Amino acid sequence: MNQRLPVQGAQGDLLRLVATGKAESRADLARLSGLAASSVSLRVEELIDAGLLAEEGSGTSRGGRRPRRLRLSPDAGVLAVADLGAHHVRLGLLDLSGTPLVIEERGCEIADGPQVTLDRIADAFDELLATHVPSSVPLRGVGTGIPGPVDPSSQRVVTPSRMPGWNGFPVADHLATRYDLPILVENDANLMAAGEARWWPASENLMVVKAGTGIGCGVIVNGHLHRGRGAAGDISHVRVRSDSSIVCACGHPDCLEAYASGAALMSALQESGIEVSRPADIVTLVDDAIPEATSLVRTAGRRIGEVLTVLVNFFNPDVVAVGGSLSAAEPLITSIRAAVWERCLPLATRDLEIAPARAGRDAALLGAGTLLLEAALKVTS
Amino acid sequence: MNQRLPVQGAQGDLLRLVATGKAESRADLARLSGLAASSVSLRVEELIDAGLLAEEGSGTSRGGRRPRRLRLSPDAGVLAVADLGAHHVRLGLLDLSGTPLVIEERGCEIADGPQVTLDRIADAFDELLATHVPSSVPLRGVGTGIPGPVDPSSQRVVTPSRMPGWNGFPVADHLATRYDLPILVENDANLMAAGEARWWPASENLMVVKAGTGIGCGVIVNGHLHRGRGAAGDISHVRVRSDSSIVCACGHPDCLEAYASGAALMSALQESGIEVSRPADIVTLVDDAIPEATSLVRTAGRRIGEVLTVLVNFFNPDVVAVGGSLSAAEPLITSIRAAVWERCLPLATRDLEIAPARAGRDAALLGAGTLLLEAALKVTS
DNA sequence: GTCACTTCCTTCGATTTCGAAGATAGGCCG
DNA sequence: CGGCCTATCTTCGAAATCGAAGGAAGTGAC
Repeated sequence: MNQRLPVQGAQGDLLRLVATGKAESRADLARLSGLAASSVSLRVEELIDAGLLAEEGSGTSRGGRRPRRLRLSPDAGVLAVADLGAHHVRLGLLDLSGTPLVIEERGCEIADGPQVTLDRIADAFDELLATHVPSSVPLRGVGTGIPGPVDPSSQRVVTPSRMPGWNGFPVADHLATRYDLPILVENDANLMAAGEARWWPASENLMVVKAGTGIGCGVIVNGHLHRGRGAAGDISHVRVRSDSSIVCACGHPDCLEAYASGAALMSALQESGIEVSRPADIVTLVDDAIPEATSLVRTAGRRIGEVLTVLVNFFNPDVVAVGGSLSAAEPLITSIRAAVWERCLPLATRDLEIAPARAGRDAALLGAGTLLLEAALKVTS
Repeated sequence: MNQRLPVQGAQGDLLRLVATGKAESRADLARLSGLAASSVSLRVEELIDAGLLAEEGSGTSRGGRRPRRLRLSPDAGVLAVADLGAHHVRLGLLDLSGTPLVIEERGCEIADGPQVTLDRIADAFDELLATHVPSSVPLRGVGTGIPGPVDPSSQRVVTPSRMPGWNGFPVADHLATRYDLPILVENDANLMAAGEARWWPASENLMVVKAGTGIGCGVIVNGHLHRGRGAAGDISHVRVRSDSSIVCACGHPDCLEAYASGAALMSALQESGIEVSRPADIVTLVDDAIPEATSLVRTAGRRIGEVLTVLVNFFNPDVVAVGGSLSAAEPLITSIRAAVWERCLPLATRDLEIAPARAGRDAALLGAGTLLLEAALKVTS
């Protein structure tokens, strides 16, 4: 159906282990793949001959002969990835090991509808490819993040809010008409979680909270993105305890999003006569020690923390990583921590780490790379 | 370390597929295991020679030759399993495919401490083995459910409530001094979830709520029990929205358990002057249409449902199964459903099933069987 | 420096696994 | 009832995989 990397069976596993940085040498591969060392050597030989892997110097000794370090060949291919926001899109090219070659941000109104938006992204990809990648290096996959729910089976957008014209649109099919390659379409918070997971190699169970204009969350279970039936990870429409009562856009009263999202904080600040245009502005206000902003952020953190309390008890993750533009405001994570430590079972918080996201603002793009590689290397048989 | 079934590598996978009822013929095994049909035939031959598998008649045709049905040999072995409650223990013997040979319930005070209790269970096992199993059929594993948290790495009981003397007790190690076999020690709600999972073969993601004296919950992700760091599945100490304020035994105010558990309902009824001694009595009262009981159960269901709302949005399971002695009260599940349908995202409830547990009162014992088999067949290499 | 030891990687014969082809056994239909 | 179809299971040579042995390239102790 799609042009795939010319690998078969075990070769794909090996390539993935190298690409994701889990293995750096033949010995690593043997340990992690479960194959015999001799088989690994053979497969690696083939992959090098095929131009997908390359040997590059030697690693550090672990007490014996130094390993010969393996890398994905820079000529093996590139991935084109995008992360769509409400008013802009971040997009770029990665090599097959997920290292960014070029990343840029462009203005782009999601309200223009899927056709226009996706074509604009594809045009940008073509432009970047022409400029930054020799024509001998092939494009191996295309992926994009969407600020709304994506049905994992059909890769369509389903019942998004704030995305007029997108409901039910077959994003993957549309991209497939332009690229005969593996295509990935996924919710942006899920991509972010997948990207973040690479920075916590010792943790199998992760929650990644994205605190930006909205509130998103992605879940990694046993090292893999948990999709459920397509909606997994939603925390924005959880009911919070509150004295007042705000009706959320979803029609229900007192959703977390209506109290603690960047959008909610911005409108609260504007009511106090403080001018803000983006969630990042709130961070600036907090850094400048504007009391209204700090207090608002602290309350938002406590509310998010209270919701996380339930989920930490239930899911019992190793790590809760907090990202998104608001996460740069220090009081946010502090009050999230306080709420969780206070209320959760000691057993659940015993070794729990609540920390700022490590992957930075390109987390979603990196995550798209990881998942795309997985898709491109899936056993074709 | 332990006496294991005399199988190696792929043989174990095949045996497990037959034992769990996923495969009934060589052809099934080939499809599910990914091995070539010829390899499957060879391995099956070996397993039959070893006395672990047996051929038994033929199955129904799918349009061609009828498959020769495979079963675990009744002589292959038995598993001894127990489920410990506060004042009693259910225990029994299963064959390797998880079919009960004998199950009984005995009085047993958990407050007598681990040594006494576990020895009493082991004595009961020996008795049942002598009575119901020919001595030529070997015992292959021993497992028990505990009404409290169990650390999965050490299989110790950790910070249990209502289990004086058990904190930190190495249950598995203690049993291992008496049985040189695979030992399983697991939280009772988790066992129940594992047992229930076999009744929902089409569902990969399951939540199983146990509504009895306490409120427990087990989670199945991708067909496997999710343990997290050992505490996963706890929902009893989630804070509920409430006008009044009750302090729970855990020290926090307004835990779900303090409002909606069988224990809480019983004390509420007793305050109204209605005599109850076990959660099952509440079900009787509801069946007799006693208004106080019905109303209490309905409120409890709504509270549980409100908590599930958060978890359904987040985890997005295929099925929420409700078990435990209280689940026989019809209004409970109805009001859980109502709360979840009302508040959850349409996307999350689209194909969600909220249903009474299917596995019956022996769910935990059956779950122990499933997990024990897994442990006994784990690759030894 | 040298000797013992560790790790990494390859070589090569033994073993396992595969997969195409065939044998077996039943259903379906005129 | 007799083809024709389908699915199950087995046979057997080809191919992939393994694992023991050994060479290569280090580290660390004396």
